[in-house]
Amino acid sequence: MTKTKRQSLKPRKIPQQSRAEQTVATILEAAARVLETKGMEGMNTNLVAQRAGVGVGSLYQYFPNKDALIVALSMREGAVFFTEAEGALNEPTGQKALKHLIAVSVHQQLRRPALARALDFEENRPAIANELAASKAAFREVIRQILVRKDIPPQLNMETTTDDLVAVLRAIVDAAGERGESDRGDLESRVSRALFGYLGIVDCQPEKPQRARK
Amino acid sequence: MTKTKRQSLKPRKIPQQSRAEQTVATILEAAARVLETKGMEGMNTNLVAQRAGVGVGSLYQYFPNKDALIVALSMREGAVFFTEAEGALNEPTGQKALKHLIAVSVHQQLRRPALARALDFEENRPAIANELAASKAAFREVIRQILVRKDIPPQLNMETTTDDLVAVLRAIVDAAGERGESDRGDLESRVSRALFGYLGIVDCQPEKPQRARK
Amino acid sequence: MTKTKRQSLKPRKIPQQSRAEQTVATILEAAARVLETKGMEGMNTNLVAQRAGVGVGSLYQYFPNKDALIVALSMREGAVFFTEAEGALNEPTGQKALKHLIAVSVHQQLRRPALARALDFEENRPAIANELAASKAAFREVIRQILVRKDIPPQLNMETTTDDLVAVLRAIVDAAGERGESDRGDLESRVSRALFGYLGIVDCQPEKPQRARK
Amino acid sequence: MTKTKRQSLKPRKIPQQSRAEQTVATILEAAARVLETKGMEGMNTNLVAQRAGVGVGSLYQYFPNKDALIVALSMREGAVFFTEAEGALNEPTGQKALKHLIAVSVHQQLRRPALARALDFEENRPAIANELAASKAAFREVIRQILVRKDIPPQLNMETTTDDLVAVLRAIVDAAGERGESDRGDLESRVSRALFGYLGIVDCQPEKPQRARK
DNA sequence: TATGAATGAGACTTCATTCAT
DNA sequence: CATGAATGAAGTCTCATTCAT
Repeated sequence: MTKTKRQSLKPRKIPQQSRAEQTVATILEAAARVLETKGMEGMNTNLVAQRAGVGVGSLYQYFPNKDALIVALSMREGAVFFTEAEGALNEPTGQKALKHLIAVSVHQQLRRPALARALDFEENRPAIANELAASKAAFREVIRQILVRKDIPPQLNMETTTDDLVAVLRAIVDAAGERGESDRGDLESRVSRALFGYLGIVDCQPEKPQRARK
Repeated sequence: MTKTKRQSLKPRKIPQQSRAEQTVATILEAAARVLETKGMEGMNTNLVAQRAGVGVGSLYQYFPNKDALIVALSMREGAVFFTEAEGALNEPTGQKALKHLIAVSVHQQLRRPALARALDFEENRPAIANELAASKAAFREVIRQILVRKDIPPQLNMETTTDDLVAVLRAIVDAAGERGESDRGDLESRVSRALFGYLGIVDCQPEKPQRARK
Repeated sequence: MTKTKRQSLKPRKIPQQSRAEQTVATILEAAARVLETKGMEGMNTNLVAQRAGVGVGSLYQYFPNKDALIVALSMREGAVFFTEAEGALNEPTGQKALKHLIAVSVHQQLRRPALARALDFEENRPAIANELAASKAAFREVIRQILVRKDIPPQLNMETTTDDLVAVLRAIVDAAGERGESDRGDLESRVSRALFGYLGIVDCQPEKPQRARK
Repeated sequence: MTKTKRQSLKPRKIPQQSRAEQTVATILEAAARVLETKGMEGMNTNLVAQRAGVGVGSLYQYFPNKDALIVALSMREGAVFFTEAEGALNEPTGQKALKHLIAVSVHQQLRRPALARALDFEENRPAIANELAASKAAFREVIRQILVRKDIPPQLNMETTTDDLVAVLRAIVDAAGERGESDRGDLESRVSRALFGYLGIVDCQPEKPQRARK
């Protein structure tokens, strides 16, 4: 490359006027919509700018490059999600916390399934994963805190387990999104079965409430 | 033009001379290696041809376009896998069949993890998924046949279940590949737990071999 | 930047077919003409390609980037020049060698003054100077060999002297080019005076060998 | 548009309030520093404004376009220099005047070598050279006045000679700047040799003043 | 059939300049 | 007057694909 100084993917400038804040929001939403509609293949900065009703220059005023846009979008989506996810830590038991987490994830993914799926994918590209490391770490920390609860069987390798849980969660929910599912209850139940199974939480008499023993 | 006429993705010709067959194989392997090394980002037809030691023209002789190349590669990888996977149907019980399937999948993915992951992703792109529908259907049929065995709890929606199983399988194994894992046993066990859990197969005394009761 | 791997400025590929050789030559000549006409400001790869009657792609097939094109052009011009310049070493005396060098330089610069001037400037840009280091070194070596001749006063710092000689040579000839001069004899004489003066070669009876006074 | 309407390059307004004067000075100094640091390549109006701590808008308040900024900078640097250079005319002899001029030039160039070099180059761009014609003429007039002194050999073409002197002067001093030299004495001596040589001022017994022969 | 040179649409990005606040 | 957000023309470069040899 001729002029390829590696640039930060962080937003270029913090908007100082409310007009700018609006512009940034508009651009992000436009990006989201393009991503939903045409996927990463069909997304390009000119199109995003056009759809946002601004010049390309404006886009580059706030995002140093295309990837930074994706990162920002990921973060925007992640922010809401993370706040809700943290609520899981208030649950009394590990299992309830996990259910909470699942519910939140399912909810998040089902709100804008196409977008969520597209981002899920992009987030794995090294260039981007790198930028998102912090957010990702925060989310994983939540999981870790759940896993150490008393009612969750101890896991040999926390790292691996965390990765796996996230992967499975995403996999099922993404697949659901792809099929256009919208029944949250069913989806949550399926995810739960997989995750609980993975964790070795055997629920021998799950469905039928037992009558009191003599 | 970059992406103009929609063309068939099927290989342009079935090579009938062994020389041609050899060429196709060479190209495919080159594509595989490029995919492994540089990911989809870094893969391009010129590079693949060069690495294969043929002119780009030759590549286009056998593959009408880039996607066709990916499809063919997917199929090549899928073929071996599918044969082994079919073996699962010979297992006496559903659970054993599932274990068999898992073992085969894990084995497959761990052979060339980077390639497998890259393909997993590409296979979801609509243009490609479409072409791969048949192979995918065949694989899913195997799963279906396993799921109807007596020792597997009946599933409400076969379609969904199948999708989910595949998704979870891939998710965990891909994550493992990404981390560079290579312990097949551990990986199989984790996948099993998730899948069996998902299917509602509770295994109340799984790990510790019980001592004979008096 | 996102994709800015620093690329070599060396030509990308050696043309293997004579058609390609022709293309490269055409592109270079087009670049030369654009440079002459519009200067570096007005030169851009699209224009060069258009003027050469080829697609931009072809340009980038042989030159990884714009700078590489400049470098190649510099080298093309330098090659002829250098061969002639080396001839100076065959001159019997240092002063004659220097005159030879001056004559050659003047000749070179006056052939395509605008081009020569434009290149002179570009060659100082660090990115390019770097690539041209070898050629430059070779030329300076010629000068060095001249400077150590017996009839040239010893110089304190060879490096500096060499630089200065080249700088002065260029400066005067470029200025002449800018004014549209074409009288080689006069130009050579002016340059000689400056260079010989710089070197401390006093030529008390320069032009007409005086006959002994009575 | 990038380069559309040809506009006057003169500063848009003569600042009459000291605040404005201050702003202009700040902008010019910022431009100087950017030019020194990043060269013309890396200089752009937004950056200059930012470095000056003003909005781009303000920059355009005082300079109708980028070139006007360069011109103004050139003039700022030239002004000091010119005043000092005029002092040469007070010298008793032409040769002393020339030495004076050389000393002043060397001094000027060595104060901010990077800036001086960058400007030297820019000043040759036609768009700018045009605006600077007046200043340049004034400087050349000084040289002309020196050249007609009795102790300077008559020159055939005053124009050419003047150009050449300036070119040589610049060439050597720029080269020195590029190498990071800082020994003014040595530099002045080298320049003198070249210029005096060019003018045909032979200094047959330069160093040791010979005693009169019998 | 094989080759690889040629193509050009289109993606990304920059930066001089304008203008509403 | 100052500001800085917005603009978009223009330039650089890539890569899937074609086609003459």
